[in-house]
Amino acid sequence: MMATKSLDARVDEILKGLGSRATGPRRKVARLLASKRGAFSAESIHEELPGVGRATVYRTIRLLAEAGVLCRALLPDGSPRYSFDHSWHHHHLICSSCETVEAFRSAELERLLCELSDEIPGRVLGHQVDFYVNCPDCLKREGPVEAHTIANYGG
Amino acid sequence: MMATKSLDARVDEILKGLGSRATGPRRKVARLLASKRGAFSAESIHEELPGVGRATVYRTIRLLAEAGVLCRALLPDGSPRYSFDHSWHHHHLICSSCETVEAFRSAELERLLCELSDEIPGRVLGHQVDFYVNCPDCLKREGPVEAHTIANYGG
DNA sequence: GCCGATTGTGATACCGTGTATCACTAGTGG
DNA sequence: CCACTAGTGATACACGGTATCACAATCGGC
Repeated sequence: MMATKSLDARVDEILKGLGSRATGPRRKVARLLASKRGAFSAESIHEELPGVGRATVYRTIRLLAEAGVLCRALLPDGSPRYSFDHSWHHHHLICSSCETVEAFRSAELERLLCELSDEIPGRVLGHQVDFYVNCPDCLKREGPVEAHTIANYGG
Repeated sequence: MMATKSLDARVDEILKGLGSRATGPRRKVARLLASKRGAFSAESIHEELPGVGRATVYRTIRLLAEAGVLCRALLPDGSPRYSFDHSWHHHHLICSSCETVEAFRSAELERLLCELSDEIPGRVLGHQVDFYVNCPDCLKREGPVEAHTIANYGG
């Protein structure tokens, strides 16, 4: 009766690996996170877990994000969305219109970023690359839309 | 007596170009922004302009950012810093330790991002690329430092 | 130059995201 | 099973930013 290790057991491992205790609230948060497909706000997680305090939800999200279990994408207005990092290192396609967040991977991009890191003075800790888009669904629904958000998007 | 066009005149042009009025408060904000070298918070601008209301400072910053006159960099914790976009399109080197923001340009990176944009489904509006670093000064001052911020930096 | 339509301003109140505090609770190692 | 420590949840607070709204400044037409 353990062909696939239960999610709770995996979460316990992750938490132990962080030197943190595996507690009920943390398991609840992690379980909910892992069950979700897209990216979501900390607040929405809190709303779905009435038994868990707001502070604990935020603390747990931070813990998991620092551990790399969650990743964070920023909407054009800067508000963060979290998603379970099922896959490995990736960047994001963020729809300015419907705010959905998709994963995006490019080996070539990673290679170049890595090369550039060598040219940058100081020590590079990491990078953040996000594409702001109109997703195909929104284009279909609304036709080409103007971007009316912070524009230092650049080109 | 107009060998170099005054900053106010240039700002007026920019504002007109946006279909906005050139007003005293906006000129004050723009003038202060243009005089600064690094990146700064909206709040700090407000503090330096006691005569101008907080809402007006934020509105003006938004206006100029949307116009591409200002650009926005995000510290590892997500808090925004604004800088006057003297140069052309660039990305940022953000020191996790002292929070200074430096411009960074790479033609090769732009080329690749542009290529990738063609492969991305939907319409790409723009991108955000930031490198999180320990700047040379901080490395000298403190020695290699651990990053203890949100870690979806990736690699 | 003045005048009215319109845009912008500033005070205030509010929202969203997140952290500090602190009395209390629940894991954990012996 | 106990004691020690880490975690929890309520509350209060901080910060960045927006909505509202009465009032002021701007600007185009005359």
